Formats: sequence, C-alpha cells, structure tokens
Amino acid sequence: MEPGLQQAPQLHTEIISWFTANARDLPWRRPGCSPWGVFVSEIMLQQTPVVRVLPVWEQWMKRWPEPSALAAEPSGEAVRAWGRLGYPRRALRLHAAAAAMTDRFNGSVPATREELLTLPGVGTYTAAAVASFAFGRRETVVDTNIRRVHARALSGKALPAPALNAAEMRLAVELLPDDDAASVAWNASVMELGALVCTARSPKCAVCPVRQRCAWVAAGEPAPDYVPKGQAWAGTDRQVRGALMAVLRQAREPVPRNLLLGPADLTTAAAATDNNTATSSAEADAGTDAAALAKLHALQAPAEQLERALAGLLADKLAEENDAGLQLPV
DNA sequence: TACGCGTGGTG
DNA sequence: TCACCAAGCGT
Repeated sequence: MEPGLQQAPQLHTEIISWFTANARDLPWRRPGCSPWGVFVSEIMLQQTPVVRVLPVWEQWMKRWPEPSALAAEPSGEAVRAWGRLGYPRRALRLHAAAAAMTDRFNGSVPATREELLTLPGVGTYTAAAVASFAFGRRETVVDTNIRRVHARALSGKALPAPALNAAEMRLAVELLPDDDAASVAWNASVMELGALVCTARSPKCAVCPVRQRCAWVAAGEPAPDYVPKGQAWAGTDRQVRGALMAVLRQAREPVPRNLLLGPADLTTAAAATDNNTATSSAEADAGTDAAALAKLHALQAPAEQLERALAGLLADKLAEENDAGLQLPV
C-alpha cells in the first residue's frame, strides 16, 4: 500500500476526471439539493442500492422538505413511507434525527462531523459523508466502495478486510487531497468508481481509468484471501419479522394478534364454509393485505418464533399493542 | 470485535 | 437456481 501513495496525484486527476464524465445524475448530488436532502439520502443508502432509494427519496422530500416537518409527525408515518427499503429501524432513527435537529440544531442539519455523530443512525461513514457532500468540508469518507477501490488499486488485494481497520483508515487519510473542494470531489469520485466500475463481483477493468496503476491488476488479479460470510435468512427470526412488517406497514387499523400468529383459525373457518372467501373477508375486515398475510403464514413459523419476532418489533417500537391487537403508531 | 438487522436484484 | 451483495449502525 505504501508504494502506491507516490502516484496519489495522478490517481486524483484520473479518477476525478472519470467522475466528471461518467457520474450518475442523482438528485441528492444536484447543486440545489439541501443538506437535509443529502442527509436523508445517506441514511436511505445505508446497505440499500441507489435504484431502490430514488423513488422513496423523491416522495420523502416532497412530503417532508425539512427536518421539522418530519419531526412533527408520528414515527409510524416514517416507517410507512420507508416502504420496502429494508432495515426499518433506519426510518425510526431518521425520524429521531429530525427531532434532534429540531430540538438541538435550530431545525437544521448540523455541519460538522462531531455534531453529526451525535445524531441517531449516524456513524463514522455518514457523518463524514454529510459533512463532505452537503457542506463541502474536508473529511475522510470511507464506505464499502472506497474500501474496495483502495484494496485493489493500492493494496493489490481482491477485497478489503472483513471489517474496516486502522491501516485502511490511515491509507484513506493519506490519500485525501489537501484542498477542500478537491477532497469532496475525490470522495465522490472514488465511491462512484467503486459503485460502477470497481464492483465486488465482476469489476469492469477494461473501462477503468486507473487500470494501468492498479496493484491488483499488476499482481495478476489474485483471488480473495478469505471467504465472505453469508447472510443467513431462511428460517430466521429476521425473515419472520420482515413478513410481519409487510402486514403491519399497510394496515390502517389494529391487526388482531391471532391473524398474525397463525392461520389455524382461518384455516378452520375457511374449511367450514367453502374456499378462501371467508379468509379474504376476514382479512379485509382487519384492514390487512391478503397477499402479505399469506406470505407470513406460508413461512409456517412455530408459534414461539412468531411471538419472539413480534416481541422484537415491539421492542423496536415498530408497533404498539392495544386492546384490539397491533398497529403501527398513528 | 463480531454479530444482527430487511429487502430485492443479479451473476 | 441461489448465494452474494448493496453509500452502515449499534451493541
């Protein structure tokens, strides 16, 4: 990694030039976008692809053009508007961050990394990214794309380490241009290169602006020295929670617990009459989506797992319990 | 430090 | 098809 630092100036020039010609036209990058717009985009983009964020971001900014507007509404509305972006706790944290901005920062997005770090849902990456992209400050932005570009171009490895480490952070700090504007351009450019060209699975080295300088290419593109750990899904509480969330998100009135916890009653009722007509009407009466409910029941999760998953939702305040059953806060 | 956290597109 | 992967965070 050290040797590559000598060509940092060339890397800056070539990657920033590539960005100028090839960057995607994303709404949160446009000159008129507010710091709040940048902030919202950064939270939504945590572990979620750009194409899925775009439509939700547009609707979000139209409905809540500034932090105080979001803070004025119940958190459940944020969860609903979040839709299927995933990790719905991010919606709660974004709502809480808007409340904190309203209370502690005069209704504005704070401009410094230190202040940004005090907001819920804002960690090392997001604080640096917002300070850099929304406020033009010189901050070292390190995300998964940037780590991968650094690992390949400078360290000659196929993939970065499983977790961000001190050596990577030092390298990123040393690579950051001194000039404020150049540092912002560099952050955005390396990230975009990692997202569009230096991708995880099938890097497009043929169109890479720095392929001649890439340590990984020079080393003959060696394979990763570790096996990425998979994300377990089938049969997990997480899967059950996701199915529960899909039902609760669109429900406009309390959802009875027994409707969520098992199809037993419905099966009996349906069998007693004829087909699933009874099931459909029962679900319609509860204001729930039949398809979402069917997916939940199709998992055939054990009752104790359903209870545990439901408790997990309640613990995160994604739903509130009342006499009638369950619903999102309204 | 390692793990859990949603969702859907894709090679 | 089915793991892998995606602008991380909090514990």
